[in-house]
Amino acid sequence: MSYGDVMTTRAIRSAERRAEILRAALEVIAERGYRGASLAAVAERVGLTQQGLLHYFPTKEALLVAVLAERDKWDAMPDSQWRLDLLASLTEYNAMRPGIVQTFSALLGESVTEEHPAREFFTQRYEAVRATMAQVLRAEYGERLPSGLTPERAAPLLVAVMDGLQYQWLLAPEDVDMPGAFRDFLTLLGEAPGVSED
Amino acid sequence: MSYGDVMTTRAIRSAERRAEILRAALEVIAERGYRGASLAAVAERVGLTQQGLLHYFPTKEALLVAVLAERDKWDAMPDSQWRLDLLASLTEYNAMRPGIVQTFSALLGESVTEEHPAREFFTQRYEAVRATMAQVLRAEYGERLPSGLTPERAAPLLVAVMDGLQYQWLLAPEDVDMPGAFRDFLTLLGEAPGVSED
DNA sequence: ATTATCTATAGATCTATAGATAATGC
DNA sequence: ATTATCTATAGATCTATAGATAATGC
Repeated sequence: MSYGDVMTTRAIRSAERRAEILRAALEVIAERGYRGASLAAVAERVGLTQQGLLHYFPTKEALLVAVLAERDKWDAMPDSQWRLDLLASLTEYNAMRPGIVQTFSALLGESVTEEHPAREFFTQRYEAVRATMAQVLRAEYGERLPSGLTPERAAPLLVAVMDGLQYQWLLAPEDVDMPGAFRDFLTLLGEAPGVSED
Repeated sequence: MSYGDVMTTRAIRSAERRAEILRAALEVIAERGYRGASLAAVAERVGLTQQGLLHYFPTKEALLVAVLAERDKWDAMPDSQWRLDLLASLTEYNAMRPGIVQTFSALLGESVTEEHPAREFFTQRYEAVRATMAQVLRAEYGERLPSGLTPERAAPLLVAVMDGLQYQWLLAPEDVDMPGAFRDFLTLLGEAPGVSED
């Protein structure tokens, strides 16, 4: 379906159905992980039989790929538009969507196991995310952060803090202030060791 | 089997068998996660049938619990003995044991899903780890880190960086220098914004 | 006698295929 | 005619239970 196409009624319904299925798949994966998610559970949530669902996504893996592609669409903000304070906002936004965070934290965790169909996806995604974060840091601080770190050295730390905080927060949302902690980290990054602020 | 007991030959053999099984379970969980790990796969690795394995651990969950208890033993270093540079050493050590790191990263990821038998374990463990890390930071820096953060605010960041780096490293060991990045973070934590070092 | 291990098997799932039937809209 | 959805089902697993048999060592 390319841009010029006019969607027929059927194509619209079909696209809506797919969207419903993807939403249901996100939920079930959040609850059980990918390996623990059954097609039947996803199908039931949209009022289909398991075999009916396979009409839209021919295999379980195809469904996962579609879920990940959906995520990519969201993340496809051009590098040049990211800024550190937008990451802080994203973290605040995520703190209001535990379901989504849980889906992707569960998938990331599973993806480090062998032959996991999301492994390649996450490997490439993290490479890209580190590169993006390095650019963001470079735009903010130039070739050296206040601490003396290069943007390339700081980028994996930035990404690690975001991911690591998500796990702690998912396990104990009452105890862990994810957005607050992330802001603390940004403060840490931004502080110049050679400049007194007192 | 309490401390005063003399172990019979049989008890020794049994303990050895259990240890073998736990080692195999660690491997299989690293490869497939807990939900993806079958008792048959673990059993095969120690030359038993699946039913033979159930003689030692009566359910799959009991096997997981034993794996986690084993981990607890390792981590049971008294709080007072931890120091920040030991964490750096631990990270270096972990970089040589991808299997173990993968087992626990996979389990952590799965554990955020509902009704996962390791969820409670990780929830409690992270609470304890944050408390320990706060103590370590307090011992090193007193009530305020150089950045002005309290030990309690810095602790979740320290934990997040360790976990987050593990995922990035597992997915791309050639691209991510886990111990180096962790040392970078310690530098960040230790730098005093009010004191010139130039 | 107790422990270790096996065979047999019940009972649940799970994914995917084959093919029928119903609904929809050029 | 095409699309959506269903029933039936094959073929693989998986965990756990029951109960038999072999090995071990007070």
